[in-house]
Amino acid sequence: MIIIDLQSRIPIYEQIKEQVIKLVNCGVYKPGEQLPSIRALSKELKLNVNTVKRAFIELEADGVVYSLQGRGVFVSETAINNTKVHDDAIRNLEIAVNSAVSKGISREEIDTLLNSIFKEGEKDDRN
Amino acid sequence: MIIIDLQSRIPIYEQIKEQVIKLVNCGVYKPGEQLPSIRALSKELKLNVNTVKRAFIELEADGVVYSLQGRGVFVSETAINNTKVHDDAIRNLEIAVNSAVSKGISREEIDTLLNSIFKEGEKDDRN
Amino acid sequence: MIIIDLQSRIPIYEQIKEQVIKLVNCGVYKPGEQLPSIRALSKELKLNVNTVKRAFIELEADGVVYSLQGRGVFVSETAINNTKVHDDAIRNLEIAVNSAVSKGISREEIDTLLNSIFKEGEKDDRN
Amino acid sequence: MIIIDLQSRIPIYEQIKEQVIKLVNCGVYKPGEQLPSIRALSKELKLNVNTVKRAFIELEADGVVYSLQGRGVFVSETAINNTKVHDDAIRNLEIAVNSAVSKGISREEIDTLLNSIFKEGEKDDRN
DNA sequence: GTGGTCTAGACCACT
DNA sequence: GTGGTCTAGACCACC
Repeated sequence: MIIIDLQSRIPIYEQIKEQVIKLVNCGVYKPGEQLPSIRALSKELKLNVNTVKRAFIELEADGVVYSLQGRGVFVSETAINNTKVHDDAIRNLEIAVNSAVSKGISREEIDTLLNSIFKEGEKDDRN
Repeated sequence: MIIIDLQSRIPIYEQIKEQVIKLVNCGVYKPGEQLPSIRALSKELKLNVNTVKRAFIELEADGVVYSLQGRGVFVSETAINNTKVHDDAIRNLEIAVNSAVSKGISREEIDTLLNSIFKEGEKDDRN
Repeated sequence: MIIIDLQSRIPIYEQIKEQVIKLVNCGVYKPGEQLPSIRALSKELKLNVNTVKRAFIELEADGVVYSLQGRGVFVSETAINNTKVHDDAIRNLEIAVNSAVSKGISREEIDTLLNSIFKEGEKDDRN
Repeated sequence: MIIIDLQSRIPIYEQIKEQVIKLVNCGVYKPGEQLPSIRALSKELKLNVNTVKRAFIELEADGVVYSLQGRGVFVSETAINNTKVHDDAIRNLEIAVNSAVSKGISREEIDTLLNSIFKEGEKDDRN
């Protein structure tokens, strides 16, 4: 379910975080539901346990999951429509847009990009 | 002319790169024109020379500036509408948008953000 | 009678211990009286037998209950006003208060908290 | 400045967190000021770098410090009167008090404890 | 020099 | 079995 790009400059634990959030937002994992164990996940993704653990520590701090010793990791009730995740996403997007604008990217180009991204998304939804 | 935010998590050399590109795109520096020397700039910004040097090495690799041994750094003819800068900006923006979307940000929210950013930009242009 | 919060980060066996002590202090179970068997309790609470067993082993070590081979678990005579339980509680509270104070919590805030907790308690007593 | 109790059941990184917060609240470290490097601290406390790092990751997530690659760790502007730290402290205290009460600790005993703790604090202030 | 990421592996606590 | 903590040590990025 989770795909890691080892070549990416985005840290692996960030990639895990992002994809877990995505899976929760897509409804693959629902609040209260148990997630795969960090050991199972680290084995599946061929990563060190600590790398996966790091992702889950941050997901827990962000209120997306909670972990119970000896029992496992579960999706928290506040996972969907999570304010911290939302606000972070908006802030990052703002920085990225400002950076693009200062490099000469026009509003038209951004709209074209958005159209192609959201068109792509609709296709996925049909599946 | 260049403002560095020491508290930002964006590397200082990236901030320098970005602002030089911005100044060129705004027409403050024109192709062929000489830029402040690395030493002058590092003194003015109170930064380590190596940090400024790194920014200029990368700007040269991107085709934004060229340096002439013993004479200084100049804005290259390919600085405006530079393909590499443009493509990098688009690629980064695409990643940021996809990340935001996967965290539940809607098209409407992105448009609202864009409107506020471009409104802000117009105000600046009047100055 | 015993309510377990599976979502709490307090270990389940600690929750069992705490609630047995509470029930004894409230007079629900009196010294000499027999407690529900470990198996019955684990079935009722839908918990692993080992988890309940661990709670009772520790309660026995603390002098709150005693178990008779093949007959069951009973409230010990030293259960109420038990020194070890009392001292542990005081020690834990001291640690918690010191921790709060070092994080900038004032005496006033603590008093407000205490008032609301003891007010709540009185209401419960009326039931 | 920081004292670690290796015997304590409180994780070392939590002890570091707590003491850094305390030092900031006491005014030993002020907003904007640089903290000792994680390497220097780990050497001084004879701990692994990662243990200290873990403490700082959480302090950063809580808005108490911020770290800049290649530069160091600094006290953030939101460190004092930090809502997250404050709310966590209150919540923990509430849990501790409720636990003590259920073990038969009376309001009088709690007040006695508070008096002795705050009396102790005043003595420290005079130094 | 600074912090940031990742691995390998140990040991403990809880169910 | 689960997660939680800690160590030792490597390699990278930034200043």
